[in-house]
Amino acid sequence: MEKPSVTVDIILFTITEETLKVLLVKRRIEPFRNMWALPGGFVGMNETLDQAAKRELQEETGVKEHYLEQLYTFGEPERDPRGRVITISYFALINSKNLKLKADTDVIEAEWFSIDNLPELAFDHKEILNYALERLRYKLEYTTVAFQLLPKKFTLTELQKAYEIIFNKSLDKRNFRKKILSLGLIEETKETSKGAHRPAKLYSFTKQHKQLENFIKSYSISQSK
Amino acid sequence: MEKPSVTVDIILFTITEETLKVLLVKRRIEPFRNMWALPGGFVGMNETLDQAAKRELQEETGVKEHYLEQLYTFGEPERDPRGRVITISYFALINSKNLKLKADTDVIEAEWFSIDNLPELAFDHKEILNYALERLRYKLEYTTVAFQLLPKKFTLTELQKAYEIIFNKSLDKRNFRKKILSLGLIEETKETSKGAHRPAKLYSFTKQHKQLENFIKSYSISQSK
DNA sequence: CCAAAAGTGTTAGTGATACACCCATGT
DNA sequence: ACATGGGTGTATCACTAACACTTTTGG
Repeated sequence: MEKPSVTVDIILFTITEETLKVLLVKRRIEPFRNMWALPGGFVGMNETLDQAAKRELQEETGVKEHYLEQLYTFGEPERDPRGRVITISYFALINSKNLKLKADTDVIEAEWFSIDNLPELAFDHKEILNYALERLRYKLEYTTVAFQLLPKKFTLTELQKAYEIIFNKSLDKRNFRKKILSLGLIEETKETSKGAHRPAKLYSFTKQHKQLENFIKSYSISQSK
Repeated sequence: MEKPSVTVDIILFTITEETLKVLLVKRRIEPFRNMWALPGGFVGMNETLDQAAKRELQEETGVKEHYLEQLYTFGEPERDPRGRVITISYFALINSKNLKLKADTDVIEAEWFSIDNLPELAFDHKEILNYALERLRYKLEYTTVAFQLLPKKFTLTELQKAYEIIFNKSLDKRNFRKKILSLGLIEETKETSKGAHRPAKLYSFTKQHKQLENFIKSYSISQSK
């Protein structure tokens, strides 16, 4: 019996230069040669879908640590001109301090694009990206994923900026701090930031946060008995 | 190149006899012969994933109208002993008035099971079902999916019961009514229920509700340009 | 000393919760 | 007339949103 091909595509977000960015790679083969596309590739016969996504991501960025979560599966019969290809999309976040792009990627041309200055994308990748964006904004409201975009120690202003960049609107400083601190997810460190002006306290995640994060992840794929 | 097989599995919920039920079918072939499993089957080469789910569901229940939404894609290499099978799971709701089970299903033995009295399930279907249940409860909190389990016209008590059954806890009648009515999603009809006691007003969804529902659905697969 | 970012409290409004009795109908 | 489910209002509490000035540092 004829079978469809199965791939994973990854939408990897980060924040740099006060902008939300997504990683794209340039296609070197037809179809859509020389166009930009989401990183991804075929699922191996002996790896899980999560593993496939992780592997592809590492091949592109050389980075191992990141938040990764399955997003949605796209399977329109005509989405790839070469034939039936079903793709499981994954949503990933990384903090800009972690990323040393192109470590392993001499072969592949990969680049960060600001999400409000995107090139034309191959296949239905524009649609997939839009969906990922909605999901990112949506998840921000009820989870702590934004923390994934920050380094281990960060200032409250940095955290607030991350929210503002993703929601694309400004937030009230006092209310933001009140709320974040009341959640008990982060705690002061003894360190402070250095810079031109008044130093800011650095915060880090509490153990509670780690627990919550794991809870949210495990929530995605429930344990059975 | 070797390819995995791709299937869809459907978790169809309904409420009857004041219980949340799920539709299962009995397997007639190995592996797991004579065990109960989620309805589903292979994705055709020329249908979308949604179409495949709809088709399978109709083959099992003979019913066309139902809420259907993609849930999660499971792809552990060992989940099917016959070889690599990736399954895209779908989450479906139907109201018990609509269902005339086994219309088309003389060949397949299909049955409703109360979710707190389930048989052992084939493959990883227990895990998939658990995930669907979590999602159902979760979605109930911020969407109007519960309405899909009710007939077009319904009493507030029926609606409340649906919530109580799914959450498995009792709710305050006055608060429930206040909240539901304040949402403006339902409106009174001129009809009332008949029965042994005081007749209850029947309600139906407003246009607003339809809009919200469509919004939520389209939210799942965003439009691109 | 000044520019720039850090830090901090109060008030008003809105939504959530807890709670108990009367009403309309069929038998 | 009574049993059964239908229907209603108020008070408290918690959370959200709006809003402006002082503090600390480097240059």
